[in-house]
Parts: sequence; structure tokens; C-alpha cells
Amino acid sequence: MLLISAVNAILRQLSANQSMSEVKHNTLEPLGSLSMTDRVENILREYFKENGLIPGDSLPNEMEISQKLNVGRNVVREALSRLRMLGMIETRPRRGMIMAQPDLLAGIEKVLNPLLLSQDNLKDIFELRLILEMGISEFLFARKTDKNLNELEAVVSKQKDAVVVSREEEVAFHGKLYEMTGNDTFKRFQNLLMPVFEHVFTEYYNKGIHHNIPNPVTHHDLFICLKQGTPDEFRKAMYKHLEVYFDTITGR
Amino acid sequence: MLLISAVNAILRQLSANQSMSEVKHNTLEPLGSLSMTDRVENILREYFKENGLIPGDSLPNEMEISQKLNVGRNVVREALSRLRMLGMIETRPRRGMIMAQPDLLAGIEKVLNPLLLSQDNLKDIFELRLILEMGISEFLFARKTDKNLNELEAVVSKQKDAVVVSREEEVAFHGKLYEMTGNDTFKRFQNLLMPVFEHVFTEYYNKGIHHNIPNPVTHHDLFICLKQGTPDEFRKAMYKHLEVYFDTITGR
DNA sequence: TTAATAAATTTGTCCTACAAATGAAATTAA
DNA sequence: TTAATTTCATTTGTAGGACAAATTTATTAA
Repeated sequence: MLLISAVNAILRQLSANQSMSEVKHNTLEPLGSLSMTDRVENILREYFKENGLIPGDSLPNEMEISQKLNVGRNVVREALSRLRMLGMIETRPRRGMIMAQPDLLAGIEKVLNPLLLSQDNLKDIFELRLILEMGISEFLFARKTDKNLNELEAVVSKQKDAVVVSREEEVAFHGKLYEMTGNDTFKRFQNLLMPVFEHVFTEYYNKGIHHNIPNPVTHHDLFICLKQGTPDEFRKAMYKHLEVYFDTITGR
Repeated sequence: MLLISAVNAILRQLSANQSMSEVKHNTLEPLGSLSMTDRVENILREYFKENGLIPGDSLPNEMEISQKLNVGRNVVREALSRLRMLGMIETRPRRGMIMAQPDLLAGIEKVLNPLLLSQDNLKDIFELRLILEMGISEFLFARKTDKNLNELEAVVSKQKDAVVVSREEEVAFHGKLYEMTGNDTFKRFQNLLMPVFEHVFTEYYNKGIHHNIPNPVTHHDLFICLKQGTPDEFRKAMYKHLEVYFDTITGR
């Protein structure tokens, strides 16, 4: 029933493939030749949008879908399995499937394997972190509270004025900053990027292209600046703090 | 063969579930009870990492995996289907499966349906765009070229000093900026965020909370600033340009 | 009317089967 | 012997059947 409104579009999409077995190897297929599973996945996602489904809405059962689309239940299940992975749908035993709130970062999370990503992607992620760190000033100052600042102080007090801090301390400090933006997605996103960032930089650093930064800005300096300064001052300090990284992008 | 090194760990993980049919409803299962497909998906991703597989490496075939893991081929195929969607693996007919370079943003792309995302997620995305726009200055100035600037000029020349520009012009201008960062992932990421950003803002705007910005900074102003100014000046101009959005986050 | 029981529905899992595709092997021709 | 062609074997993609578990719904009993 639920699928009725989409049947026409679906049939249109599938009709070209109905007599697949005869033509598949005759027609010169475009590079992006899609499997049935790919197509069903796309059809379902479009169907969700077209029909304005929202979390909680129930979906037709697997058999109904597979019959309407004229594909095997296996194909439908593979497509649904993908959507389930992304958090778009949930199945409650016997109650059938319902729409859910997808996890925005689930897809990226699973894919963040430095060995698999292209060099370009790795470089992009490296830079993305720098962009983000430079962009959070306004949010930090708009949302800093005494409580937040005290917690941040607790983090930096362990590091004193150290120029070189451990990986854990680095993550603790910047992680706390991300948290203070009040943006959970941003925080999670940054935390995902961090290991990749380090992976890229270590690789780069091991190539022996080092620069000594004259007057390094420590975490403690940043803290003071966040407490007493302005967004612009903080950003300038952050730039200084990250200068060794920024140096890598200007080709120096 | 390829799976041998992982078999022990795998068996350990699966052994608790071998006699599933008898115990499933007796033992109080933790909330995050995983399906076989979920577990196989995790096992495979771990296996990729543990064994340091890189793009091009070939994988065991489906039967081998399903036998080694002692699950049905369907379960294995559902897990593989997920990984294929993320671009982690590819299958070449008859040659079997090989590792591939995953598409970093494929997962997010599929999930960006404003009707499904939580209000929190939508707000986060909205803010993320602002963070990114504020963070790109250094990259723009590091990578601007005469060619780039000319292309940007072509975009703004169509808009003159207009304060209100169409959706297309908005996308064209800012999209060009993202492009000029020289970071393809960033550009793609921003372009994904844009529609969501607009969706959130329109919703917000329709609630009638408007502010007149005294001296609006136009796209043309930004262009001039990028051409002749400094990163800091450009960022200040960008803040002004986006002020109507920033106003929404300070609770005004 | 309420409680207990039976039936029906739907997902998760396993299994079998087979077409298509293609690399490898075998066979044939020069 | 070598080259070309044919045959064979392997692996994925797809279809479809079967059944257990779980839970909603319907039915029956008190």
C-alpha cells in the first residue's frame, strides 16, 4: 500500500532492466552500471524523501517490497541492511521496520582507515582539521562558561607551560575545546579526524622537514586567551599554536 | 588462507553465539545486541585493519568467508554489501573481491535527509558551515591564483553589489570559494551541507525573527577583500557577511 | 469481562540453484 | 612447438524455499 505512489517511478526505473538477462552483455553499459541492490537502495532512499517519511513511520515489509519491485527478497535485504547500518531504518522484531534517525557520522567512522584512504583524502582531512580549529573562535567565546573554563583549566594545569605534550594531553585539550563549542557533531567529527591527522603528520614529520617555531603558543597560553581575550586574539594564538602544521601547506 | 590469522579471534567472537538458538531468549542481552550481519561487518573491517590490507589486495571469496566464520552466505553478503556501498571493497566479476579506496563522504551523503535528521544534528550542521566559512581564510590566501580570482570575479560580476542574491548565486559564489581552498573533500563536504543549511535557516527565518544588518558585506566586497586584503580582514568581512546567521547562535 | 491460549505475521538465518562473466586449462590447427 | 580457439571451472548476483524466534492479534475458556 505504502509503495503505491512510488510504483510508477519504480517501474520506470526497473523496466529497462526487466529483460536484463538478454541484453546485459549486448548493450555497452555505462561505467557506473548498478547492481539490483544499488538500485533498490537508491529507490528506497528516494521513496523516503518523496513520501516525506519521518522517524517512527513504518515501512512495508520485505516481501511486499520485493514483490512490488519485482526483485528477490535477498536483494531487498541487502539494500535494507545498508540503510540499517546508516541508522536510517530500524527493525523491531515482529513489529516490522520503521524509519529512524540516521547517525550522521556512522558512514565516515567506518571508513576512516588510513591505509585505505587515498593520499588526497588524507591530505584533505589534515587540512580540514586546521580549517575547523581556525573557525571555532566565535563559538567558543559565545558559549564559554565558568564551568567550562574551569574544566579546561584542569586540563591545562597538568601540562603547565610544556611546549611538547603527549598525544593524550593533546587530545584532551583540543577535545575539550571542541566540547566547549556546544556542538556535539563537531566534537565527534573532530575526534574522528584526529587520528588521521596524526597519521598524516607523523608520516610527514618523519620525512625530516622540521621547522623550529620561535615563540610557541602553549595550551596554557590558549587557555588564558580564551578566558581573557577576544575571538580574534584567540584565533591568532591558535594559528601560532598550529603554525608547524600550517607550514606544511604553504609548501615551505 | 588469507583469513587464517584472524580465525582465532573470530572464533572467539562467534563461539558465544554458536548455540544461539537455545540461549538467545534466555540470556538478558545487552541493548546493543548485534545481528550476525553487524558482527560480520565489524569482523571484516577489523580484519582489514589488523592485516594491513591496502587497495588492490584481494579478499577471500564469499563461500570461504562464510565457512570460516560459520555463518550463511547471505549474512556475509549483507555485510559485504554494506562495505561495497562505502566503497571499501569492489567486486570484479569472476576475479573476486578486492580492497578499494572508500569514498569518504558516501555515507554522509546518503543520510542527509532533513526530514530524518534530529533537530540537534540539523543545528550542528548549520553551525558547522559557519565554522568552516570562518576557517578557510588562510587556505584561500595561500592558494589563490590569478586564474582563480578571475573565475571568482566572473561569478560576482553577475551579482554586482546586490545584497540579496538568488540561491543559485549564493551557491555559485561560496562554492567557488570552497573550490579555491584546493581541498576537494572540503568542497564536496560543504556542498553537501549547503542544502541542509538552507533548510534550517529557512525554517528559522520563517519564524519571523529577523534583523536588519546595517552595512551588509556583499559577495563583491568579499571578492575585493580576497584580492587585496589579508586573511584576517577577509575573515572579518566574512563574519559580517554571515552575521545574520551568527545572530541566530547567540540567542538574540 | 477478563485471562489464557492459539494462530498469524515478519524478521533473521540457512540452504539450494542457476545464469553471467571470465580466467585458466585443454585442445586443435599451423 | 606455438598460436588460436574451445571448453571448463570459479565466483558473484539473483531468485526462491524453509524454518525458528518473537510478538501481535484472534480465539477460546472461565
